[in-house]
Order: sequence, then C-alpha cells, then structure tokens
Amino acid sequence: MKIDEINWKILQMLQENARVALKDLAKEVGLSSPTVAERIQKMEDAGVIESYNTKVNLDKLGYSLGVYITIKIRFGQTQRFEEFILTVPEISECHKLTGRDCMLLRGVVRDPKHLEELNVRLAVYGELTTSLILNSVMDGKIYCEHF
Amino acid sequence: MKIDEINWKILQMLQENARVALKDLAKEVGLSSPTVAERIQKMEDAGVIESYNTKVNLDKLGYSLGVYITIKIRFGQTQRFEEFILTVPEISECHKLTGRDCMLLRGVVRDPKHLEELNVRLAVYGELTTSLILNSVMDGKIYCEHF
DNA sequence: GCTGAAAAGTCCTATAT
DNA sequence: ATATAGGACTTTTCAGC
Repeated sequence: MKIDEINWKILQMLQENARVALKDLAKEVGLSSPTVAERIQKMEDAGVIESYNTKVNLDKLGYSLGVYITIKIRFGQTQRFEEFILTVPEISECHKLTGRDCMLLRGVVRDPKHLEELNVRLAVYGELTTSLILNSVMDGKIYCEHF
Repeated sequence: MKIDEINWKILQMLQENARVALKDLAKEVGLSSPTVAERIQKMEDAGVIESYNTKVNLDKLGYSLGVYITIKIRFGQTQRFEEFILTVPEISECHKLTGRDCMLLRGVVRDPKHLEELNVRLAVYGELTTSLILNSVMDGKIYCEHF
C-alpha cells in the first residue's frame, strides 16, 4: 500500500488522537471530509490502520508496578503456556523472542506481594527473570514519516 | 478515583474501539448519552483515560522486523542517551529497568541491514543485546475488571 | 447524578466535475 | 480521484427531577 504525505499526516493525527473529527483532519490536510473518510477507509481495509485504542492509566487504578518478565519455557510446555498466558489479566504483552529466555512478558501489579503471587502462577511453565519498570522514557511513540 | 461496573464497561468498550459512538456506549450500559459523556470526561480529567491512539501496522508499511534491544549504558551517558533516544524514529518504547542491562528498547526495522545500521547508531551509548520478535502471542490486551 | 428535548455540530450520500 | 450540498445522524447543552 502506498502512503503519500497526506496519508502520513492523517496517520499522525489519528495516532495522536484517535477520536479526532473528520472535519479537523480534512482542514489540516487540505481535502474535503468525504475524501479523508475514503482514505481512512482504504487504510483500514488494507490493514495499515489496525485498531483504535484507548490507553488507560493503570497506575491511577492502583496497579502501580509495571514489570517485564522473561521466561525460559520448560521443554514441551510452550503451547500450554501460550494458551494459559492469554487468561492472565495482569499480562498485556507476550512476545516470543530469539535468544535463550525465549518469552518476554509485560505486566502490571499492585505491589510486590502481588508480583510474588503472579510469579508463582507463571513459574509452573519455566524459569522467570523479573525486572521492574523504574521509568518509561518513551512508551508508544507516534510514527509520522518513512525512515 | 472510583471506577464502578459501568465505568469498567465504558473503559472496556473504549479500549476495544476508541472511536465507538457515545450513543452505542449509552445503549450498552443503559444510560443516556450525556451521562456517558460526563463519565468519560471525568475519567479523562482524572487521568484514568490517558489517550486515544491508533495502532498502525508497520509491517504493512515495510517495517517487518520487530526488535527488543537491551542496552547497558556507559557510565555517565544516561542523560545524553535519554535525549538521543527520543529522536530515533525506529524506537517506540524505552524503559529503564532494574537489573544489569538497565534500558529496554522496542523498535522496528525494515530488514537485517537496517537493524545493523540502527545498532551502530545505538552502540555509541553502551553495550547492546538485540532480540528479534518471532511472534507476538499478545500485544496490548484490554483490561476490563479489577484483578 | 440522571434524564429528555432542543440546538449545534458532524458525518454520509448523492451528484457533479 | 476529489468537491459540494442537503439530509440524517450524533453530540452537547441546559432546564428540570
């Protein structure tokens, strides 16, 4: 799919605020609303626009510790682990990586005790290495041009 | 901030689709549109709703390799690194973690050559360990209840 | 804190270039 | 492929409960 400068601008604005009005997008890029709507529709159909999400601040809801956990899955447990991890509410990301500790998890917990409890649940499937997020310098940047 | 069952439902629907119409939210939770609008406004003001984002599929735009990179920052380079990393278009997340290799980066590149080129730019600031994302089992799950 | 109705604003569809 | 305009729909405002 070809993304011209206008579509990059539209993508940039949608990334900044998914609820922006068509009319404002249209004004910004210098096209009419129907045209912008059509361009967005095409990007959705092509899968370039995957979804419109709302970022919830879990810290404000009492989940103040962010964690990354690597797990070296025990032999033969991979499939069972992948099914299990989908059901764990504390975990929001699970990536299979190259390297020794092949699974990387991102999660959120209320406090150290909650983390310990989460670790126990996960440890069934393999050896864990847990790191706390001390500070997120950047989290979910906007892509607005080719690089 | 107190999040009752209705607000959780609203948050859940907004996380699934940030562009959902107020009218549909209202119908789903059994309240009028103005009430739902007011509840959303309050959650925005309280910082519980942080932002409305659009997820762009970078794979479809030619950036087919996702990577996690840990970097052990050279002594004294932390601040310079944190300023630098904000300007690197390939990197979308940067977290300071507990543990030995204190910075975790998430990025996206076109191909191995592009990755090599990115690594060279980053290696100025410390020792790198790069892992490719082979498969994302889960990426950005929806939180829809207390746990 | 919620509702309902009216006003304001936005979006969609059809038509035209 | 884009623009314009009218009608349809959605959101917001506000008086009242």
